[in-house]
Amino acid sequence: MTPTASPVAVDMGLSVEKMEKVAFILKTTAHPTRIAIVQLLAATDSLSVTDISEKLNVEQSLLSHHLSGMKLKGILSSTRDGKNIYYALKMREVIDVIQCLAACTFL
Amino acid sequence: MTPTASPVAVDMGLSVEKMEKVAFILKTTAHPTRIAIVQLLAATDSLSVTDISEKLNVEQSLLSHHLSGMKLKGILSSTRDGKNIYYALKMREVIDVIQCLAACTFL
DNA sequence: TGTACGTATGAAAAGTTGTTCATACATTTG
DNA sequence: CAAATGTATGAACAACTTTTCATACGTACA
Repeated sequence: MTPTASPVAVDMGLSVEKMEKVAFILKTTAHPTRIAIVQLLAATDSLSVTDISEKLNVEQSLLSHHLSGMKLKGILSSTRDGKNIYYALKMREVIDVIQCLAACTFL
Repeated sequence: MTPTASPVAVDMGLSVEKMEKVAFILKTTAHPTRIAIVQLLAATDSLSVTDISEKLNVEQSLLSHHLSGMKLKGILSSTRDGKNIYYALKMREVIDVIQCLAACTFL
């Protein structure tokens, strides 16, 4: 009864497609720096790259890579104001996701 | 004001350590097959590897790797009964995390 | 216009994860 | 005990992700 090829197939509430999307968001968030970014922006509305870089003590270029990835995936948004670019949390649901786990006593 | 070396450091509610743990759990879950496993076990209490393999149409060895990883990280538990090994969801919080995102209208 | 500042980008290196395959181990049953 | 069944394991490889570094781009202001 060895299952052959073909990807995951289930008949549950969550479709394969939706599972892939959920996985995508989880993956996009699953990194300490990115979690810190979400936490920061959850509290502050919007911050420039320099602001974030200083608060999190993460090097500019690396941070920029994280930020643009998160933006690309719809988690953050950004707007330029002069020399600065301000990032904000767009998909606020990820706050809940993180809170949800952060609340676990065993962590 | 280029920040030098040293990892993320913040002074927010969530400690660096906790962020790492949250990231760890998110990463452990962030995969379509593993999300499917959680969904399945959320509904069924406990299932054998063969059960899961059939339902999800994932090959035995690959599934076993996923399952033992998830067990190692505390998300699942397992007990043997004869030839079979039954896996169950131990960290039930991950259900909420997934539900939380799955509920997003835009996904 | 040139210089400085803030941010992005791209390529290479490093690190991690997912997949496959072959094989081993445990338990049951003949 | 041998064979069959269910599951795990390890090594090799492929596919990603993260980090670094050098450099480019955009905006402001002298």
